[in-house]
Amino acid sequence: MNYNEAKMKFVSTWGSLGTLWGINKAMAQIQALLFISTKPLSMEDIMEELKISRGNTSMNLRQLMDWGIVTKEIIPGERKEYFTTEKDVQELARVIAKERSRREIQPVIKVLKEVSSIQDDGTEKTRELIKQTKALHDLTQTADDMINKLVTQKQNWITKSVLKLIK
Amino acid sequence: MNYNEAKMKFVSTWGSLGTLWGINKAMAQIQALLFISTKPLSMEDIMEELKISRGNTSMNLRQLMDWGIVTKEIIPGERKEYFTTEKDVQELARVIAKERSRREIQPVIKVLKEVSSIQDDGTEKTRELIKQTKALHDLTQTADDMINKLVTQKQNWITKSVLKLIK
DNA sequence: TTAAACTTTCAATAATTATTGAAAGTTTAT
DNA sequence: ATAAACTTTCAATAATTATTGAAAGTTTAA
Repeated sequence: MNYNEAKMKFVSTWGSLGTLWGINKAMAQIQALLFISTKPLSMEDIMEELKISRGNTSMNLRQLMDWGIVTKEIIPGERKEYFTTEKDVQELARVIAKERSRREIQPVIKVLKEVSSIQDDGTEKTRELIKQTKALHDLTQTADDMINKLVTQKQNWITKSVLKLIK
Repeated sequence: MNYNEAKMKFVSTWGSLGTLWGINKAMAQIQALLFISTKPLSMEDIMEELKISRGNTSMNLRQLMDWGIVTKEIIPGERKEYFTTEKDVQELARVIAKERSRREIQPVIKVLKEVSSIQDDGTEKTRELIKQTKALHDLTQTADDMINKLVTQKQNWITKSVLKLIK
């Protein structure tokens, strides 16, 4: 496998994985491309490499900037805008986890809290609803806390020591 | 909020959350419905409650059984098949995490390993590709290990003690 | 063995989501 | 103030994914 094959394989795999971390294919591919680039890329560069339209590139770059994982670079003397992504995987993971928690997990926790707090009328079905949604609430809350805690740590040693502990 | 409102709210919220754990809306809604039901439900019951077609119900129940979170119950004297879901949230989380790891994370780890193992030809771009995909490989592998380890624990105490440790 | 009761399959269709491309908008140089 | 260089917006279209419903398949009872 040569450089170009490897690059294409990485970009497309990372792209199709997008759904796993809650972003779309083009967005994930753009991020992947920037992630392995040795220098900032222009919209033109990205369009060309990924064979996607200008509009698509523009919209997805905007979204990546909203997520806080891509930033504009102004290159003196150049009219075009250039883009780079966060290069530290730990930091990248931190930002993604934080955003997903905020956008998706928090709203669900809120609903679970509401639903599990309805008046217990003593019927079996109400009891079951309360019991099960409460259990789900606790689990979701705990998982969310853990993700946030783990991911907030800047150093890697803690992750390693946790792994060792629970092995 | 009365029982029916709460039930609907839970089912539809859990349904739209489906994407987060990698299953589709109908699948997630069926699971949600079973999760708060006090007794096994028939296909008829599910179709009626969720207003979805027979075919859709059948296919999604099958998928839930493939995932291992829904099982058929044979009720003596009854011709219809009845279904129940795993009621323990910890066990549910375990099964889901395991399946997602197997279906989605493992293949990505494999590709990252391949890509990061290409011949280093000494050029800057190849070096960057190797370096970055290797970092991603390590991170993904570590995260996957952690999820599996944590989720394998049957007891909750370990989760709590880990949380305490990293607070 | 037949027929009723039920489930599965799958081609057709609908719903959703992503992508394009060109017009409108913005910035910069002269 | 103008025009060239560039970016954004968004209605139209394409691609993908989910859903239906009816025909085919299966199981059970008599």
